[in-house]
Amino acid sequence: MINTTLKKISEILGLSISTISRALKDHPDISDKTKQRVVELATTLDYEPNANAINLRTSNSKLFGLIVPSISNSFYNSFISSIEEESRRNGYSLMILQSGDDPLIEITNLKLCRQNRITGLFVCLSPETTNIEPFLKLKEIDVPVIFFDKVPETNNCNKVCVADSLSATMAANAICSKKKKKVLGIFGNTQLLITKKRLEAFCKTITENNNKIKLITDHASSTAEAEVVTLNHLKVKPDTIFCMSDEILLGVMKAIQKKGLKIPEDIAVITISNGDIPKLYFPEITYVETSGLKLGKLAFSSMMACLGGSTFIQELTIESLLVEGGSL
Amino acid sequence: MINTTLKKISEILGLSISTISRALKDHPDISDKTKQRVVELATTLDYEPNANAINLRTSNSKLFGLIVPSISNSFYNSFISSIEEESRRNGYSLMILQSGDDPLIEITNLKLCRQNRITGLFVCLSPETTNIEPFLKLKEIDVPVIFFDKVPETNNCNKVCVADSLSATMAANAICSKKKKKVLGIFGNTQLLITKKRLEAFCKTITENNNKIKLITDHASSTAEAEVVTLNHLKVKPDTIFCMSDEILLGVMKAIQKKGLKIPEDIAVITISNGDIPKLYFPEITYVETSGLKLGKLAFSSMMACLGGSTFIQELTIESLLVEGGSL
DNA sequence: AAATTTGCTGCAAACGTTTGCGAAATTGTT
DNA sequence: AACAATTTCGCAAACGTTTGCAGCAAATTT
Repeated sequence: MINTTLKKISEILGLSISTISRALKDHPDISDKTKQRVVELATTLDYEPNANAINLRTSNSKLFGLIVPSISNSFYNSFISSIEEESRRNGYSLMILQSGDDPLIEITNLKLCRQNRITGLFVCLSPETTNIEPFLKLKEIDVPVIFFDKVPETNNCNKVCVADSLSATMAANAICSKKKKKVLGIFGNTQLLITKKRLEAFCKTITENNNKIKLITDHASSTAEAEVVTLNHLKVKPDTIFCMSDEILLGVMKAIQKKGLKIPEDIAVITISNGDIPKLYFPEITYVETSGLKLGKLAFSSMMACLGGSTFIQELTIESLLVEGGSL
Repeated sequence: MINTTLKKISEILGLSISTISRALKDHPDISDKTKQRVVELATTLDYEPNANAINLRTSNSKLFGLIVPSISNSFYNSFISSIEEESRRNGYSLMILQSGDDPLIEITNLKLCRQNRITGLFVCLSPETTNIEPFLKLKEIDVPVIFFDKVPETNNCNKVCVADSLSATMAANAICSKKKKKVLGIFGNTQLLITKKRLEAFCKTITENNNKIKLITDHASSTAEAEVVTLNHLKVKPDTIFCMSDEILLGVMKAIQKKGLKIPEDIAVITISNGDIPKLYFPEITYVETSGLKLGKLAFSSMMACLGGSTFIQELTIESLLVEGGSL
């Protein structure tokens, strides 16, 4: 049994293909009687229009591409969720591709998007990607590209980001206002722009605001590493630990549990996060929120603006928000 | 600037469309010289074949659909990841749709899949879905459907599952072998087949194996609820808590942290999990692994078998595995 | 009764490919 | 030099839609 087509319906009903097509989309040219007959038969035959044929004919795929390093990540996850939802709401489909931090796969994924004639692309670059030319080429064929989170440094493209510097500053301020004396800040891969920004802003704010605070910073590229780093520094007794990301927080928390320290009595903790991980602990960890959901909404509206004809290139940022747990 | 097509290339080169088409796919009919000219121009023009046209012509979309209640879930996440990877490896694209536990959206998603003429479908039913007819209809048009995790109870369809009963039994056995006296088992939504199976197997094994164990069971449909349930039962001092899922574990752990109990001295914990969450704590939580990754591989190979012509309907199960943390 | 309007429907081209078949150009064989 | 074989290429149909245009019958107006 093969798929139902307009042709098949037209043959059964003795009408032309165009009449069927129009009837199914409630075109005023077609009489109600005919419409009813057509719709009835179409539903009993489980007719579903062939998206490929439509896209080919109308050259409007109503399809967005989304390229991301990994989908198993709480932040990207909520971002994707929100894009997915908005897309469906607006009659678009979404093709989600993960590049696993491999620039080659990233290019393959980009090709796939092009081949499917996507209407627009959301992309979060993998850390290793240096050449963004292939992405910018999409703009030449009028396909808007919205970079999110890990964005290129050049400014000839649309970007939506979390407020990296600001959120680090907010965390630093929160710490300062609590009269802490010795702060350990743990950051991720220093090659990444996001790390540079957060590191710089954090250190700057801490030292400016309160020169009595002793600041220690260290780096870890994975959860496991963050655990080790924390254990090492626990010997010099910091009273507060700042984590740059969820990944770091996970390592830190494991170390704290291992040492049997009580939060916040023995040590205070604050992090920058999407919000899922901090709520897993008791007391809940105080965090500066960088919401994937909000970022998704922002990215989507930015996309719609582009599709609506806006050629204004902008770099947007979602505001951060301090969410108080009991850890600081 | 519009997309490059075979026609455009053919006009520039003064060759026919068919020659271009053949040249690009290294057809033996075409001379090397011509091939070279064509390929060269194609790359400089950034030619990408129009997937819609190809699908329409060949009626082979090389596209899989994947419908899941939610993508922000550690288990589904790893499942999706693995399907995504396998698909890419095998030259397929993947359309990921989440239905948010809403049967209506689920049907919409199914429609979308049909409209895009997917080659095969992976689907995890939302808990509320009762009518699986629409899914089975796909088989009439030769589109294989692989149900995973939350599968229908009828047996006229392909299913891949984690070993629900077995994994609960394994957890129960692990508990029994540790000479525990009073076990609290917390389970999820009892409407779900998965809950019923795990509950039944767990209770059966515990009571059979060791009639000196006191068994308490309770239910919670969310993490927050699991926390409350745990807090209540902590008063009657169980020495072990069994969690049916990650969701439950999260609530339980929060409660344990709140009470300041030490694991495993004050209380032992064991869970059934994909493995991500149990590793977040110290000591790491002992769990019976139900791997989304493995399930993905299994589902994919099952799909490939169907596409290869196998009409043998099977219900497959991945074996479970006890992963020892320090919590039991 | 002729002319005009209105309501309904069909024709045919186009979207970008693939592919069976036939034809022309080139090469090789006697 | 005549013919066969081979290499290289083009024609045209088909996949399932959409849509501008034209056609035709019935209803309405002169």
